[in-house]
Amino acid sequence: MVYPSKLSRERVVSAALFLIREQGVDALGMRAVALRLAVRPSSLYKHVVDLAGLQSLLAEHAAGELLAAMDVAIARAPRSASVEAPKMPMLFMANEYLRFAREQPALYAMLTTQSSLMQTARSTASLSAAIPQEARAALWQRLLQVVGELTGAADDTDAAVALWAFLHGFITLERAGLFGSTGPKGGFARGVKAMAAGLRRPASGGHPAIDMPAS
Amino acid sequence: MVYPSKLSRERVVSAALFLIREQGVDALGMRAVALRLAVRPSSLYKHVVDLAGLQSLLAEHAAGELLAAMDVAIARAPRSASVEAPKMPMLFMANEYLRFAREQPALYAMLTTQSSLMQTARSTASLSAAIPQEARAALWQRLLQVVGELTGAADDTDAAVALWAFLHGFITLERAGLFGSTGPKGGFARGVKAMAAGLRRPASGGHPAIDMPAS
DNA sequence: GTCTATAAAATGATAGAC
DNA sequence: GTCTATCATTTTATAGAC
Repeated sequence: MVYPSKLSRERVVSAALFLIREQGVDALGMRAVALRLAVRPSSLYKHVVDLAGLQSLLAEHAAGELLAAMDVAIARAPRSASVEAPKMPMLFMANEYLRFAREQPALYAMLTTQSSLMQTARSTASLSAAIPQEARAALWQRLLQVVGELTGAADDTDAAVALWAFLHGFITLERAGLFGSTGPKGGFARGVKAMAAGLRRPASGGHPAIDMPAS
Repeated sequence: MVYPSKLSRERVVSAALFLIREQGVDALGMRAVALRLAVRPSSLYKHVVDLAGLQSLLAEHAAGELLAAMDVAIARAPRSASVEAPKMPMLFMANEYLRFAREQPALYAMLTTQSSLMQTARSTASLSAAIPQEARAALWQRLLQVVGELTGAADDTDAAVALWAFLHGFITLERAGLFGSTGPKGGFARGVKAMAAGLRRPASGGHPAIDMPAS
């Protein structure tokens, strides 16, 4: 062989991970990845379908990492006989979610940015590479389960959506620098506690209906 | 005059607003705006500093619109003697925030995307155009005020941050299509109610401290 | 204040030699 | 499986004529 193998799909993905970790999501590109591997851009196309395909692989990796981190954190939540006990897994999960997003902002961004690629769709052939969403589905299942422990309902979609929205929103605003110079202070803990307290009972029971304008 | 005036700053901004409304945020560019005005791209630079400068103008416009819409909604909140009364302005504000973001997604996006321009900074001269953030500051003040009515604390930054994070997060996730095919269902109303109930008392009073891992 | 013309720079992706 | 070479496209922004 004249040109010995330097690459593999793992090496390409790994290089892309280092790239976004150090330079941010916007730095991700075939050229930048190739440069980092000391390889010509065209060589990458033997291991990855597309730029969109590469992004899908990164998103799946991100989902797996986040899920693993969350599982560790949830397992560490103390289980006592206290009335506050059912809150614990949720609190630990929320804290880990924030920690992950703060420590690996670019990786976290891949998780949520990626779906906008469905609308980009310059190439039709790369759609097959965007299909595998196993890890992300598992992530959602874990969220549902932990929130279910809190509210007492098995498939409390609404409650899970509400908590997820808060977590993701806090991270997004913080990262965009929209909290101002003072910083978010205790806003995260405050929101998590409010959710823990306010989501306890499913919508059907509990408080009387509040007059709300139509959504 | 050989070349009669066709443009003004307002007309440029107006064209840009129509553009993002119909084609989305990513379609915003000097070329696209010029095309829409039947004018050469270079002509725009007589009325707008930069692309970044134009984006700043759009963001400021967006903040003004959102603030006005929120004020109308807040004014419509019923004021009764009920225990639930203090929640009302917040509920109405939250609903209007969602409605605005859904009806004018691109305009809402300008509000939050723009600050990332501080990091772009290809041109140093355009920084002066990014300074005016009056409307956005006013928006934050209104949020603080309404949340203050709810919790009873005058400058309850943490509570305002928590609510804002939920609102923005829900909108972001919904728009990214991350809620899946089932849709968010009642997740928004559920979250707002949880916040309304859980934020009632400032962090200092109320519930005993919950053991949380370090943030 | 608008125009023509052009600079300067990125990017993703492909064909074909080896 | 990597290489060279190149295409095709897009973009912001400026200089100078009118």
